[in-house]
Amino acid sequence: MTKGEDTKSTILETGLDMASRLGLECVTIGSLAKATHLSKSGLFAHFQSKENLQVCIINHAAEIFWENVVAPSLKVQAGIPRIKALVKNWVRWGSTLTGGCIFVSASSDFSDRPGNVRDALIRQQEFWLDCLSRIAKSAIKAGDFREDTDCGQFAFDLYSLLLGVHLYYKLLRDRETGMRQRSALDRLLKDYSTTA
Amino acid sequence: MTKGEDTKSTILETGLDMASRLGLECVTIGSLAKATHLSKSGLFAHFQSKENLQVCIINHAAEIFWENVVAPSLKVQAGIPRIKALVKNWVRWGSTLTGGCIFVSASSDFSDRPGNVRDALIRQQEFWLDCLSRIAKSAIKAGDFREDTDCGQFAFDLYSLLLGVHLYYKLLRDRETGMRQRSALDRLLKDYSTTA
DNA sequence: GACAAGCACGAACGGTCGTACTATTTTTGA
DNA sequence: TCAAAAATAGTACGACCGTTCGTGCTTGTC
Repeated sequence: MTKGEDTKSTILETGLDMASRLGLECVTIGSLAKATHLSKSGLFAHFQSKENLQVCIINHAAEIFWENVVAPSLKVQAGIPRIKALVKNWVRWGSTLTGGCIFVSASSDFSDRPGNVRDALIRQQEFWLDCLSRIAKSAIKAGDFREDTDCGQFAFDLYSLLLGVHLYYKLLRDRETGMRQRSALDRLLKDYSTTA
Repeated sequence: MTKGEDTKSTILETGLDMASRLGLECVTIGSLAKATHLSKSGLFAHFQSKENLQVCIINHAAEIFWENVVAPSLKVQAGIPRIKALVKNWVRWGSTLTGGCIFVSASSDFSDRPGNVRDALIRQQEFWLDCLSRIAKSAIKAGDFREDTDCGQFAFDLYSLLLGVHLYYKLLRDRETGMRQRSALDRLLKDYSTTA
């Protein structure tokens, strides 16, 4: 890794944390430069525009997301155990980032702002839903889910659940979040399971 | 209504639309003044700080929310019909605002920024969840829901569903959203219903 | 030791930000 | 009708925005 790549990676790491805390839009070049002990122009040279910086932060987050959330769960036994692992990893990912999942917050902000940032976000979210869908499919193969399961519907249901957890945990700081999550997940798995 | 109040109300209406499209943070005093054909200072005088302007926008949204989402559904027969009406109203509210539900987007942005804006948001979201909880309780009384229903859990489950709908509809513009919503709502109501 | 490439710097640009003052106009109520 | 009050405009401020440019360090190569 060259010096420049090393610096760039540090910038993205700091930028990601900042974006999760304050929102992607509030990661200004000036403040990010200060946080990384760089000059504004020095930092700017690594990206060529602010939009590109934002896209890079998203992509960086997507990498970490894959490594920490999706990939580990693929090593777990297919079916319900894998799903539970995935949920656990997702929640951990959300609480690792100071301000919560960056995709959740950025999705709200950029849903009506066409551009490369929104495109990157959509790509990531579709990828994530596809992961959920595939995991449902593997649960069918493992015999945990019914044969006629609508995998896309399962992806919707599970992600909705996680969005609820995110809100409760981040904004409301509700102490019952864990219980709500477990209860909702139990209901979800029961409804999709073969063992009715 | 005095002249000033009239102007203020116009400002809040425009500001709300702006906030829903670009995020609450991007509603600058300058741009909002331009949109309402006022001078910066003229607009500023109505609020005494930007934070106060943001809080006013939230409260204004909360009023409209009550009028268009909660209140009408209370006129519908208690139980499952009322719940279905509430969901319909919520989805309509989300699509009326150009950029989606302002509470959803602002919640992500301000969850880690202490201040009056966050406090107002939390108050509104807790109020909303309380509404959902009460509606579950009235569904028990109406005989639609089981006696041992956990109303708080129902509020969590239903709001999670709506958050999923919001993401699908706003960011992904998924054409299957309607189907996903109906399917998830059916499952939810079935699980809570007396008629198992 | 000369040279190019990569990297970071400081200064400066035109704009916009939120906010503070002081006018000036418009509305209001007796 | 007219003065008091309210509403809006005007101007200025320091701070920061994203971006550009010219410059000087390192570092590795020939």
